[in-house]
Amino acid sequence: MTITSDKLEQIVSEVKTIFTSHLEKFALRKTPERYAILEEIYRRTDHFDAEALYIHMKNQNYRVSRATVYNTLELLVSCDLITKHQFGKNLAQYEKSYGFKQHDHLICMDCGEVLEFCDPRIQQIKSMMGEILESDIKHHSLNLYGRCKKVVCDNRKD
Amino acid sequence: MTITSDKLEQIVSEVKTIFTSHLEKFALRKTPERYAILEEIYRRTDHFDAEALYIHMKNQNYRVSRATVYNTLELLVSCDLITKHQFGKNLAQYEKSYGFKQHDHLICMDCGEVLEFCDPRIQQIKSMMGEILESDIKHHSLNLYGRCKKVVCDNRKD
DNA sequence: TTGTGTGCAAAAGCTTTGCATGTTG
DNA sequence: CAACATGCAAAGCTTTTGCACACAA
Repeated sequence: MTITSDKLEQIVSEVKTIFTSHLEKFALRKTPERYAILEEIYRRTDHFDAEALYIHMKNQNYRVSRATVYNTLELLVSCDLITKHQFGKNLAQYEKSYGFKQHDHLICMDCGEVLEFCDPRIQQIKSMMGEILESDIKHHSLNLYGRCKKVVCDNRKD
Repeated sequence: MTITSDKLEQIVSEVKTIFTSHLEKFALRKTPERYAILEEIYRRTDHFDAEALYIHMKNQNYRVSRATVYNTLELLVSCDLITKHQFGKNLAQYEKSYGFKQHDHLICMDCGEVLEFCDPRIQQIKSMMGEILESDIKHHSLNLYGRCKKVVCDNRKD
């Protein structure tokens, strides 16, 4: 998921535009906090939780409250600029979603590391189940839980 | 997921045996609370959360504590007699797993209803990703989120 | 008898809410 | 200037923990 600096600037610019459209469409206010949070997410973090984002902004001496962080995260989820995950624990994790390929997750049960992968079959399952169950499927979450043998657990955390 | 009464008795009997083996294997105590919780789960509930199970047992005047409920749920997960889910909310949901076909879930974003479905492709994805990422995949969770058009939302809850 | 498991209540951790204040439109 | 968004702290909910007691082995 590494991208060049130019590409990043372009993405940041694009998400801001998309966010602005969304705010305007629903007559919501364009506050500096909302843009700061969006930018922070797109510039720095990969998978993160609300508290980590809050702490991180505080550390940069940005004056923001947890309430605003939570509100804005929900807002960003609702306009598809970020996605929300629950990797088995009682803690919501978020991830930017614009400009990055759709993917699923493999979570290591030993070290908690999260790997991303893509498989086209999941799209087939989605559209097929949508038809069969006469349901309009908006999104999905596929998590595989395992113990990684080599690659990941070199970075064991516990 | 409807089964006959005879079949249920057989399953209850089998899970008890499996549970006993597990307890003995790890030198854990065969307490009446543990068996009561296991039986309660297999006889009555489908998807449920810890609090609902606790309340339900209390209502039957069974003396049990939340701590024991949580401990036992974890124990039952560890011996694969139940599975734990998080359907997007900050609340763990559980489900019996022995004697019932492996399946995934479609959650209605409107009414919260949970439908079960099976698709063999998910097994293929699991084993393929396991090989590629050199990871030993123990379990998975695939949730589709959508708005059901006909069937389910006749029972709309909100 | 020994120590694991339980009940109870308190604590912890994440998220939401209420209210006064600030700021966008 | 009116309404919405924010900051702060308190409250809410689910889950975990500490401690004394009970009971399985």
